[in-house]
Amino acid sequence: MRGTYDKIVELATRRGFFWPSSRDVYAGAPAGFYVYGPLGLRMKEKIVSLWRREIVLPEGVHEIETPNILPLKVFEASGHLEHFFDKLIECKRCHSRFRVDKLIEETLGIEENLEGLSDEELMKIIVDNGIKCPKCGSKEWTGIKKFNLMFTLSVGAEAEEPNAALRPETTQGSVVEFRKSYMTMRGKLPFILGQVGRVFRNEISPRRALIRMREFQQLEIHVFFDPDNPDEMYREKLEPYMDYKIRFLRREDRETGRIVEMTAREGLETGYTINHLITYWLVLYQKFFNEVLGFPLERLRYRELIEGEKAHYALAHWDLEVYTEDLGWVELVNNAYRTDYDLSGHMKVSGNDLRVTSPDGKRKLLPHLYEPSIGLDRVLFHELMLAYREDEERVWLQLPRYLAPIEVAVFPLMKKDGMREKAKEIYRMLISEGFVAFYDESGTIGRRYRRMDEVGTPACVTVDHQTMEDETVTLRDRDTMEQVRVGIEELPAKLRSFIYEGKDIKDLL
RNA sequence: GCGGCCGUAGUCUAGCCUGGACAGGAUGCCGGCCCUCCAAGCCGGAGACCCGGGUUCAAAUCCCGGCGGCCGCACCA
Repeated sequence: MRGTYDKIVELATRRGFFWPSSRDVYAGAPAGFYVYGPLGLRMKEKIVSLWRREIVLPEGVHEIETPNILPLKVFEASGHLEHFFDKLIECKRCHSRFRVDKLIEETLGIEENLEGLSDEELMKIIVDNGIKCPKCGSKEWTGIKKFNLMFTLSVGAEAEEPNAALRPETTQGSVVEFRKSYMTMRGKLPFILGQVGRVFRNEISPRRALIRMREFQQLEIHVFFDPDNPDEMYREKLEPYMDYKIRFLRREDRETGRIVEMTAREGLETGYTINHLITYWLVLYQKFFNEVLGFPLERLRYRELIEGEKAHYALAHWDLEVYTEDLGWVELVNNAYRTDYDLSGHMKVSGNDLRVTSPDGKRKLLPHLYEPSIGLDRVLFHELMLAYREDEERVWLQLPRYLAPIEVAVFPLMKKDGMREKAKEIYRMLISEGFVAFYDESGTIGRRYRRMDEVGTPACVTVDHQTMEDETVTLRDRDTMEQVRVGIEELPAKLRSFIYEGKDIKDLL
C-alpha cells in the first residue's frame, strides 16, 4: 500500500510542485538536487514571507545576504574542515565502518596527532599493530576511504588546489560579517542577523525527496548576545509567555519517548532552557510552526540532543521535530547554542579582533551565538504531507488557506452567453486586487474543481447564468465543497477574510 | 558507501521467468463535439522500455558495468 509520502511525491511531480533535477534530459544525473516548479516555488516564497512577517520584522532581525562561496580559511576556523573530511575504513567481514583516527586512538590508547599522516602510513599502523574490528574481531580491512562532505572549489583561473568551498551553512557568513553589520547598523547587543540562503552538503546518500538534499535552503537567525547579560530585553519579551507550554523530548526520556510539556517559567526555574533569551526563541518557534504554519502541537517536539549527536560547535542543542506516520519524527529546525565557538575560531585563525564594546561601554567582549535554523524544503514537504486528504470522491490538500500556491480560481460555467468574458474580467480584477488567481475554462466544471482541490486552492469562483443577470457569483470552499453566492463588488473583501483571516464560508454572507 | 529489492509515456501499470511482428492498458494532458455546479459521454491527437557495453540472426526480456529509487546499516558536521 502506498503511503502519504509516495502520494505526495507523485502529486508534487505531476502537478508542478517539485521534481528531481535534469533527469528527463540527462539520465543518471546525481541525486539530491531538486527543481521547484511554479506551484512549489510560490508556496516556498509564501513560507519565507510569513517568516519575515512573523519573525524577522517583529524581532528586529537585520536580514543580510552573504555569498554561497567562501574561502576555505573560513571553514578551517569554523571547524568544518576537520569535521568534513573523515577518513573511514570498513571491516570486510561485517561491513562495520570506523573513523580511522578514532579506531587507532581507541584501540592503541594513544592520543597522538594522526592528522598529518598519509593513508599509507595510517594503514601501516593498523596492519603492524594487528588492529581488529571492534565488532567482529576480523583483521580484514578495506582500504581507507575519504569522505569529503563539503563541495570544494578552485577560485581564480590559475588556482589548482581548492581554496574555497560552497558553504554548508549560512551561519559562517553571518559570523564573518558580524562586526561589519554591527557597525553599519549601529548595533547593540543582543544583535540579530538573519539569512535566507542556499547551502550545500555533499551527502553520502541523499534520500526521501526534499528531506535530504545536497543543495537546500535555510532560514537562519543568528542572535549575538552578551554572555554575562543574556536576558537584556528578553526578560520583558518573555513575560507574556511564561505559562506557554514548550514540548520537549528530554535526554532522560529518550527511551520511553515521553514528551514533557514544560512552561517557559519551569524551563527557566529548573535551568533546563538556560536563559530568558533561549527560552524566548524556543517559545517563538514552536508558536510559529503551530499557529502560523499550521502544524498541530501534538506533532511537534523539541528533541534534546546528546553528546555525540550535537554538532561540534554546540553547547546546547534542540531539534524542533515534526511527526508524520510515514516518516516518523523529522528535524525541521536546528536550535543551537553555539557560545563564542565561531567568533573565537575566526579570531584565532584570522588574527583579527572581532570583539565589540559592551553596552555600558566599559569592556570589550566576544558575543555568544544562539541560532535557530529552519530547513525550508523540509517544512514545505511536511506542509504537503500534513495537508493531504482523500476520500472516495476526491483528493485535496487542506493547506492553510494563505499558504496555497493558487488562492482563488475563476471559472465560467460554460464558455458561451458571455460567461467566458465575464469570468475573465473577474479574473483580471482579482489579480489587480492582489490575489494569486487562476483562470480555467477547459473540461467540465466538476473536473476543474477537482484539479484545484488537488493543489489546495481554497476558493473557486464560478460565473453562471445568474451572474449575467444580477452580478453575483458562486464561491466554493475547498474543504466542505459548499457554495455561497456573493456579489462581484464585494468579492475581494470577502475573499480576503476567507483566505487570510480564516473566516468560515457561511459567515461571509 | 555496504547489503537486499527495484527501474516501461506526465502518473499508475501489463509484458521480462520461457528473447521474435507497429511494447498493451488505465488515468492524466491537448483539440473538437456536447453546453454542464462537483473527474459523465463521443471523436481526434501527442506521449515510454534509465544509460552504456556484451551475448544473439534478433534484447524491454539474458549477462556485465554505471546512474537512480525504496528499505536496513552507516552518515546526517
